[in-house]
Formats: sequence, structure tokens, C-alpha cells
Amino acid sequence: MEVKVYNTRQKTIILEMLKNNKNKHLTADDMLFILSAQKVSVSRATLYRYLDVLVSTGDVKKYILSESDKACYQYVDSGKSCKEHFHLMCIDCGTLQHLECIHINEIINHVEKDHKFKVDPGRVVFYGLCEECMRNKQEE
Amino acid sequence: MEVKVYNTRQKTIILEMLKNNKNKHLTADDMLFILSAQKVSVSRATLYRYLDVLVSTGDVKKYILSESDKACYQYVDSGKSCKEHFHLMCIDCGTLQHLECIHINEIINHVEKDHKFKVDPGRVVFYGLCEECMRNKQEE
DNA sequence: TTGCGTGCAAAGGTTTTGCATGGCA
DNA sequence: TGCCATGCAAAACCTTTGCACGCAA
Repeated sequence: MEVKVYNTRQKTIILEMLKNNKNKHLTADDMLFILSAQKVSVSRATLYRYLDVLVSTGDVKKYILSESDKACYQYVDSGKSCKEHFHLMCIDCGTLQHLECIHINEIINHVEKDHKFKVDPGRVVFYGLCEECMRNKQEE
Repeated sequence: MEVKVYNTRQKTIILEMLKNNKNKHLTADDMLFILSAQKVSVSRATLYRYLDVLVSTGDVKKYILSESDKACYQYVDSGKSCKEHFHLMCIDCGTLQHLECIHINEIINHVEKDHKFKVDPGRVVFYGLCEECMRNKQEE
């Protein structure tokens, strides 16, 4: 049985805000702050509930940066299907790169065949250091 | 001025337990469960306090596997570098599998060399379906 | 004896949930 | 009108902290 989904003012507001902050990693608090600065109001519960939905549909990535224990969220452009490629998240600067690469797909097939585990690429995030941050680390 | 450090029963118990579970990611709850099964008791506060010390000395690695907000800890043998393995998290039943596999190292090297991104394997989680849940899905 | 370590309970901060109300289709 | 979504407050959750007592050296 199909579950109906309603469009609401709150969902529109949240989605717009996420799209306007595409390249930033936002905590729930950050988002509530942004929204309150815009003089629009969404309850914390609604925000978390909708973020959960967006994460499960793959429109938003959720991750936890090492330092703080807070969850961060980032909107992912669904123009190109992000469900079929991987993501590289820099743990220093927070930049999210999209990685399309045959080798990765080979690995997925390997894991499914030989390890009996069907990976959902859209949900996987590789954490590490991007080129720039790696260089900065070495200079320290 | 030097701060004195005392050896105690609790510290010995915790360190032994961590060494006996070298290749596993343990949450605080996991550890308390293991200890209670061994019929030894350490308070939660003491556990967290000592883990903090071990993390700061580098004997224990702390990280948060994304999406579960729990901190994981792992004893690190000072001799060898931390084993490079990935994790398979079943999005249905929540089981976490440890995946040690040569192909993984190839992928890490490939991503570092050709995509200029240094992956930290300890923090990467592959989300997907385990064998059992995959079978259950197909039967539905 | 000194003062670090411990256990308990309470507090802290983030996220989730129960319930009555609001509002989309 | 049916029933999903929302807001509020409370609960759940993991982790930290204050305080008095215990215990290593």
C-alpha cells in the first residue's frame, strides 16, 4: 500500500535553504539559525524528520566530522544521479567530490559476488583528505 | 610539575579487554557488556575517563562510524600501523561486518593516485544489504 | 599521608518520539 | 473528509561532570 506524501510550507523552506547552501556542511543548529535569520520558522522536530527523509532518498548526505559529535548535512544535486556514483568527503575542509569511476564499480561487483553484500553506492561516503588539504598537512 | 598516574584494577581490566578485541570497533556499551560478561565491574564514567586518556596517548583510536552517533574505539598496536579494512553495514538489520580484502588496498591506492584523494579506510562504511536481508527482500 | 581514581547520580547536549492539532489533497 | 505533517514538550540517548569516598604509592 502506497503512503501519501504532502507538500508543505516547511518542507519547501528546508529544501530551499539546503539548496542555497550546497557546498557547506550544516548542523541542525546551523540550519535553524539560518532559518530564524530569514524570519521563517520550522520546528526542530520537523527539521530532523524531514532531513531523515531526504537522507533516505539520497538527496542529502549525512556525515559526522571527526571533531564535533554533531551530525552534518549537505544537499546533493540530483541533476546527475548521485545514486550511482561515490562521494569523497574531505574531513578537513568538508568539500564533497563526486567520483565516477569504473574501478569503483568493479569493487562493488566484487563485494557483491565474493563477499555476498550488495552495496548501495548512493549512501557510501569515502572520508579522507582532498588534494589541497593533503598539501597543507605536509607543509605543517 | 609532574602529575602522578596510579595503576588501578579498573585500568588493567579495561586495557586487557581492549587488547583482547584488537580488530573490533567497540562502543562504550559493547565494552561494558563484555566486562559484565566477565563478571568484572567498571563504572561507565571510569570507562569514558580512561578511554579519553588512552585516546590522547594514542594507544586507542576513536571514531564515529557515520549515521550511528556512537563513538567507536579500537586498540592500536603501537608496532604496526592500523589495519586497513572497510566496514559493511546492513541497512536492514544493522549488522556491521569487517571486510579485509586485498582489492580494497588497490582501490585506496587508485583513488589516491588517480583522483588525488587520500582515503581514511577506518572511517568508511559501505551501506547496503547483507546476504540474509538480500534474500528476505527477494522473497517479499 | 597525599592526591589521583572511582562510583554514583545528576547534568549536558543532540536527536527522537508521543500526542494533540494543523493543513494538504 | 481522510490522514499525513507539524509543534511542543518530554523522553531517549550518549557522554561529561561534581562530589564524596576509596585506594595506590
